[in-house]
Amino acid sequence: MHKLTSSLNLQSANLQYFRSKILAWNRENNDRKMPWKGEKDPYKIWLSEIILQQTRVAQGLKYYNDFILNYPTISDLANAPDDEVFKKWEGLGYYNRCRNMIFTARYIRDELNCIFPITYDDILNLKGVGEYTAAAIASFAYNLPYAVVDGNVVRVISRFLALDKQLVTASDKRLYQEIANSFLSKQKAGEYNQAIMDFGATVCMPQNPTCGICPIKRKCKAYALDGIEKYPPKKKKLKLKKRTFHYVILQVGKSIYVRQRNAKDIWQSLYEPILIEQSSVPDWLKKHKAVSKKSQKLSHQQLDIRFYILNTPSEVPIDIDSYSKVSRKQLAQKAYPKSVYDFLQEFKYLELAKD
DNA sequence: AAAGCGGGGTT
DNA sequence: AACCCAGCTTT
Repeated sequence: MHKLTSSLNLQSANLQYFRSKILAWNRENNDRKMPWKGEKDPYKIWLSEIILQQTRVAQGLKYYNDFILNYPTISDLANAPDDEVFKKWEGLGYYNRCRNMIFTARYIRDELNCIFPITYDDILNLKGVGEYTAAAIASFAYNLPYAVVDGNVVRVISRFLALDKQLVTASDKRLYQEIANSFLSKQKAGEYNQAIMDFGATVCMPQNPTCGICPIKRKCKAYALDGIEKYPPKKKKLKLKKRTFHYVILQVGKSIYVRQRNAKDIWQSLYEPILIEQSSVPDWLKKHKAVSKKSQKLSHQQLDIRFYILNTPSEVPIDIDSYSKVSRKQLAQKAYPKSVYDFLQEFKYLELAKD
């Protein structure tokens, strides 16, 4: 190939070594089992990949099983009400994924007659599907020769080549994609992509990789340099924005007031009680004691959350037109941020009142 | 190019 | 407390 290949010393002998060792490891030593493995239905592959974006397999597993059970085909998912789908996604995080998933299911139902796209470019055009996910679906479902570049692949390549780069800029992305393409087995694209990700997850792990049993350590440059832990370089940690939420549970009879979050902010599409966001306690709330306090750390924000229970609307001197009174039965069917869900659960708001 | 977007497991 | 996970979209 060209400059890139030679500067990184990617001779075909090394490419072949890497490729064949990874495939052999996969056949002989990879006992990782996941329900979507070997799956050929592009709908199920797509669903698993959306759920697994920035999410550990162990965490996504039960969500995948639940979605497949309730929505066995893409039309089942497309026909489901938004709130019902979000309730199943609740707790998984990055809720834009869920919104895009619903949009794409309906797009495929309405525009593609429920037929999942079959080319890489058409798959890539789906909302919520980027290069990684498109390559995963194209290779797993159709064995098309597109190399996946996810966190596992970046780590394995960075170490094998002692490549001192994170995946930050578009240039980094092109570099890793090109290297991954050259390593890819074009004939066994699906098998190879699955293999390298399993390898990264179970052998070449982020911390304490098991180099002793690694099938490619003989040519691994980071291993030779005794610098496995230096590759890939650490991401710079962003400092957390601090926010304080005062949630007022305004009870009227068996109902409380909630609304759906629609602003361009965290937790879009999820429901919440009456929110006052300010660092200090509002004067009118000072005579009430917070019945619960929670601290929640997001990837980019540190939330200090306090809950108050009030019983009459006149005690709440703010505009609550955007909220509606919702019964216990209806509350149980909506999706909430983790901290709000935990509160509602602890204080029995999600149980049906039996009287 | 950089920022925004969750929640959890592991060490 | 640090690190990072089968990343994508918007600004």
